[in-house]
Amino acid sequence: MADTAGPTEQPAARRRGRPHRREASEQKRRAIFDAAVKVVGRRGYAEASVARITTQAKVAQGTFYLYYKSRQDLLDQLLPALGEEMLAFIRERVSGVDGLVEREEQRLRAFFAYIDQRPELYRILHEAETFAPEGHKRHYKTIADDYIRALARDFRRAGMAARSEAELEATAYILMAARDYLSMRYAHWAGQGEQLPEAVVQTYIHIVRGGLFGTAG
Amino acid sequence: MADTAGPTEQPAARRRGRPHRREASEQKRRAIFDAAVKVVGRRGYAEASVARITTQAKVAQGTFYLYYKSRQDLLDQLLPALGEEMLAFIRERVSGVDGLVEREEQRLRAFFAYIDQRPELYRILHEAETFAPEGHKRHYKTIADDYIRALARDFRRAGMAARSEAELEATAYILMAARDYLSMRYAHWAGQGEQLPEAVVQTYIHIVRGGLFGTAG
Amino acid sequence: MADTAGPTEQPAARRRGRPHRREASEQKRRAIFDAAVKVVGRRGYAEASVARITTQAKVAQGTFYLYYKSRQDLLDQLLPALGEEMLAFIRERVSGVDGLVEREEQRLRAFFAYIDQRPELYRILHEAETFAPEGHKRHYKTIADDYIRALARDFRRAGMAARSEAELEATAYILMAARDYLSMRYAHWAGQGEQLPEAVVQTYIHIVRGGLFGTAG
Amino acid sequence: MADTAGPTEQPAARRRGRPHRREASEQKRRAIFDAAVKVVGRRGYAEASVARITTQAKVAQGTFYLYYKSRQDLLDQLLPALGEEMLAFIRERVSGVDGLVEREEQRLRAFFAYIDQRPELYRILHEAETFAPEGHKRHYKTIADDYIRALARDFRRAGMAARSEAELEATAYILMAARDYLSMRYAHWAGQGEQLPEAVVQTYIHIVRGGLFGTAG
DNA sequence: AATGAATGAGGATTCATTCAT
DNA sequence: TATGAATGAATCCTCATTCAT
Repeated sequence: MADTAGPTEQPAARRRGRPHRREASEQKRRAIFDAAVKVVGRRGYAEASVARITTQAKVAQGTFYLYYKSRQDLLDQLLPALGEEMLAFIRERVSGVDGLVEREEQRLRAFFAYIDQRPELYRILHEAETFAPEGHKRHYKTIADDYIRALARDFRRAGMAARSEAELEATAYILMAARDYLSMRYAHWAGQGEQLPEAVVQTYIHIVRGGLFGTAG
Repeated sequence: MADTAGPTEQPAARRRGRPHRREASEQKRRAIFDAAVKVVGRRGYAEASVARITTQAKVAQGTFYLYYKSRQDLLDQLLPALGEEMLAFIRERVSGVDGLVEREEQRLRAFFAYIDQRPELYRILHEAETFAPEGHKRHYKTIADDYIRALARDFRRAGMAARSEAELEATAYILMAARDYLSMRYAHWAGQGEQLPEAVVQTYIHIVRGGLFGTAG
Repeated sequence: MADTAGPTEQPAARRRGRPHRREASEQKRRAIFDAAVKVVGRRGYAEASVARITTQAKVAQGTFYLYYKSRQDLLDQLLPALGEEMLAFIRERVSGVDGLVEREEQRLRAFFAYIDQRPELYRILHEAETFAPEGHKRHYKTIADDYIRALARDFRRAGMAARSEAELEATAYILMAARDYLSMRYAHWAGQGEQLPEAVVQTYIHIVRGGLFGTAG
Repeated sequence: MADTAGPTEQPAARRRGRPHRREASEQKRRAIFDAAVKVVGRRGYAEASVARITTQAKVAQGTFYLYYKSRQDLLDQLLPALGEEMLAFIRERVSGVDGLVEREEQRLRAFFAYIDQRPELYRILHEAETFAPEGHKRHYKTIADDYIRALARDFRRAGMAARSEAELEATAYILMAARDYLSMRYAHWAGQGEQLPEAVVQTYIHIVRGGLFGTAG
């Protein structure tokens, strides 16, 4: 999924034969980007030196600067790109699911599924606050805005009392927080490939249902 | 408060006159530690070089290694120490409060109050995951354990059905998550001295009450 | 003046329409050369990278090496070309002036006039000693030779005792020196557009005519 | 001479045995400085990399930054130090010489003598305009001021008409120029150890005394 | 115990030049 | 002829750590 939607994607045309100049260039940019994702995912931003990234990408150090203005420039693009990929992934998995709580449950499961296949995201997401603060803030504001709109619509559809913008925002941050910390505890610490315990999902749903929509079951 | 409880504390005895050898040594260790808190709080772990810390502490660079095995060694002690301080602060504020929800509300308020007076904590807390991962994990496990015990007791006292260990743990992480993200949004981003909006507290309570203990209202 | 005499000059023929192969090529060479003059004049030799020169000239980096063997190759041509332009400019202004001292005065004024309209020359002239030493030496030897011939002729015409070659040469260097340092002090340091103070010209003439302690004048 | 007066000087005390910390430190600073003089003198500022300077000084690269804030910082100190050394040298040689013209002659000879024993000065003096422009300007302003005072006094003593400040300044720059260009032609180009031709000195004196076309002499 | 000088590896970035297109 | 992507060496500077004093 990510491989066809993300920045790793191969251009549909010319997948065989010598690529044109333009395409070859784009491939190299992507090679560097992907190398950075790998390096940051494995070692963290702090150890993602240009030397390491270019070695991983199998290009010369100087080549890096043909595609990115500076190390920071590339680092700043990591979260936006992966974040967008993740959002698209979740959106797709949630679309078509009916019911407020069910949708929220699906969001959590999709988040874990995404992290499972793109384990690099965890580090990028968490370290971005330190190493790419602007992008980090923007990322969360974007997701929060999405969430606020979705929640408002969900409440309306369910015929429930409207919440103020402030309440919706706080709710959005709490939900983002919950899935983030749960991913820390049950994905990151647990190690890759580890299953998300069903009891955790149930607890999450329980709180969402009881807290958000009143009648806990 | 923190100043009397934290590692900055002066020993009651011998506050005047030439301190004993042992005390003088302890003072120096603390001077370095406090300097590190200041530097990391202001500039982040990444820029907390030994040179900067020792300059701030007004000791020679070499002195650092008489008290800490390495830079990492000191960095690893930052979160445990501040975390303990914070926990003690919150515990004190919550003790004596009656009612489940009221205690939880008080926990949130105390957390914000602590961050407001010790703004360094935010950075240390967040960056520790990157720069002192062991300490970070231990920190959260400790708090989670505290939380699990407190929740179990609270549920028992309220005569509610017992939750499994797994459920309690997930709940604990969600609550820690919530206050963390709320502090990011409403303290860190808002700027120091900014008030925590009342609507945010109400939203938090609402979720806690409705979700955690069943009868939202 | 310089624009019609210098290397920037457009060929009289074919100023319109598609230029011949040969001319187009020559134009490109000149574009690169002029770009180099601009870049070196503004930023100095040290910052005159091939990238900057070609950007300024609006050609690709690789194109540079079709016209110049190396960066140094072009740099070496800067002073000879500008120097020739300058000499022609001064020669024209001095021609027709009668009188030894008057001619020398005119030379100084012409030098300042030239620098005023081609401010790049100052930098190129001064930095060439470091960055294009061969060209620099040749430049001064050429001017000195010119000077020696002119002085010999002037002395002869004035019916004065002949000077030895060695004396004439030393004299030439002193005169070149004087106008160079005066341009440093009263043009370069003073800023562009600044007038050459009349007292300076008078001092120069005074010395030329009667020496430091002479009473000529 | 320079070796006992310049920054290369050994402290009088403790020339034997293990030096004190303070002295050892000062020695190292000097070693780096002297290495820089050598490197810049031989290869020019542009090639005076920190690596080359520290290699020459036989210290590690990092050591450089214990003594100088940056490469530029050291480079900026080169001319002031050598310039001061040179001035002292000339002053000493001229002191005690009677007669206006005789003093001026002595100044020229001393300049050549200094350059002969400190050939590095030539490059440092000339390239400083490009690589340490502030120091270069200051250097010439200082010398010019010295010169202006000396000339005013000389004129006064000789009972000659006073010159305006502007005239004195222009004169000073012309004299500095003359000796500079003569050193270029008859020391730098000629190669080290080459004798200053007597005819050149005579020409200089001739011009000083009676101007170009005067009959003084 | 305390100092601070010394080290050298490792960091990001720029550059002249080459060469396949 | 013209392009511009690619290279990798060289640049300055910072740093954690060691160790003689």
